[in-house]
Amino acid sequence: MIRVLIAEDQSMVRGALRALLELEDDIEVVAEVGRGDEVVAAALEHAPDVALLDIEMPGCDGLEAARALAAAVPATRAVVLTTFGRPGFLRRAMEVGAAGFLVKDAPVAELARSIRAVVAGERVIDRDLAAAALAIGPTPLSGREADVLREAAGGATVAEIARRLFLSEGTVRNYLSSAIGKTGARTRVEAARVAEERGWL
Amino acid sequence: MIRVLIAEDQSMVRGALRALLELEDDIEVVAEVGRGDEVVAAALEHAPDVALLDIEMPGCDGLEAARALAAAVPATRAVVLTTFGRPGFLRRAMEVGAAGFLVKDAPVAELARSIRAVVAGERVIDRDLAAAALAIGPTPLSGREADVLREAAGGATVAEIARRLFLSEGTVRNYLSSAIGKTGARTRVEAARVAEERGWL
DNA sequence: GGTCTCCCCTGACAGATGTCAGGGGAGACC
DNA sequence: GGTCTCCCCTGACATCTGTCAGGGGAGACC
Repeated sequence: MIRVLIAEDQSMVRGALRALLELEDDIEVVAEVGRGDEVVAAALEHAPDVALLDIEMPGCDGLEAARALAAAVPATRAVVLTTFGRPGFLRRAMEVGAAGFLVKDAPVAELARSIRAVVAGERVIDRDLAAAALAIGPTPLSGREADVLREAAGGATVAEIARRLFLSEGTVRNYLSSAIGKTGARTRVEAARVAEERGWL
Repeated sequence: MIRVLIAEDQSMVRGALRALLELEDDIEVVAEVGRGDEVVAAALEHAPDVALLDIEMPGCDGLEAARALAAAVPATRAVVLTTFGRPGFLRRAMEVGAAGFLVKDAPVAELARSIRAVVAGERVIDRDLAAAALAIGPTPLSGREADVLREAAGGATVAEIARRLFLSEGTVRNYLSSAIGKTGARTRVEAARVAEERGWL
C-alpha cells in the first residue's frame, strides 16, 4: 500500500484529491496539511512514501517544503503538483530533489500513475515542460542586473535600490533598462515577471 | 439523484472533484467540460440540475457561462466555484443569477452540501465574503474615471486612451491620478487591480 | 604586448507619469 | 436668485522611467 501525504492549502481541492487517490486499491492518504511549514512534522509522524506538494501555500512554499523534506525524511519522495507549469518552478523543483513535477491540467489518471512511478524509483516530469525549461537556456542577465531586477520586483524605487546595493541611481536605471531589453519586456515589472517565469530570478 | 455538470479547465482538479462528488449516494456527475464556451451545449445535452463553474477558463469565463446558462437552460442552477474569493467576482456572480458562490478553500464537505441546498431552492454564499462585498460599498469612481482606468488596465498609454475616449491627455492623466487616489494605490496598474478586486470595474 | 569583449559603473537627456491649479456646467440647497 | 458641490475637462509642471553615450578593469584571444 503506497502511503501518501497531501499538502494543499485549498481544503476543497485537498479533499477532492484525497477522494481521487482513495479510488485506487493500492494508495492510501495517511495525512493532509494545508501549510508548507507543517509538511515535515506530518511526514515524520506518518512516514508517507510520497508527499504531494502544492507550491503556493502559507507558512512556506512547496518547494521549500520539498527541500526540508529531503533533509529530514529522505525516505519520502516529493512530488510537486502545481497550477502553473512554469519552467522556473520546474528548475527549482529539480534543484531541491523533487522526484516528480505535475501540473493540475494534466490528465487525471496521471496522478496515481505518477505516484506509482516515483515509488518505483522513476522520475516523473512532463516532457513538454522539461523541454521548455531546457529550451529557455541559461539566464542572459548578469549578476548585477539580476540583483537590481529582484529588488525592483519587490516594488522598490530606483533610489531605494541604489541605497540597498550601494550603486548610483544612474547605474540602477541602466541595469533595469538592460534587463528590460534582455527579457523583451516593456517595463521593469514585466521584466521581473518574465525572468521569474523562466527561472532566471 | 442530483445531476451535476462540472466546468473546470484543470483536468486533474476536474477529475478529483468528480471523484469527490461521486462518493455521495445522491449526486451523479453527468458531464465534464474544460472550457467556458462548452457549458451551454453540454447542459442542453445532459440536463444537469446544477452546473459547477470555475471562473477562469478558456473560451469564456465561468461568469459569462453562468449568464448564458440562465438564458438557455433555466432549469440548471449555476454554482460558481473559484480559487479567489474576490468580492468583485461575487457581485458579478449575483448579477448573472448564480445560485451559489463557493471558494476552493472552504471545507470539503461544503461542496456536496451546497449542491443539495441550491437544488432545494436556497442560495449558497459564504457569509464572510458577502459581508466583505457589501462592506466595500458603491464605487467612489466617477463614470469617466472608471472608463479611463479600464483602458489603462489593458495597458493602453495616455495618448491611446485620449484618442479612444476623445479626451485630451491632460484630462486622462487627471482622471488616472484621481482614480489612484480613490483606490489608495500607488500606480494606475495597482489602482485598476484594486478596483477590479472590489467589483468597481 | 596589444586588441577585443563583457561586466560593472556613471551621468545626461527625452519622454512618460502623476500632481496641481483652475474653468464651465448641472443639480441640490437655502 | 444666489451659493455650493461634484463632475467633466484642460494645461503646466515636478518627478520618475528608460535610453544613450561613455569610461575603467579583467579575462580571453591573437
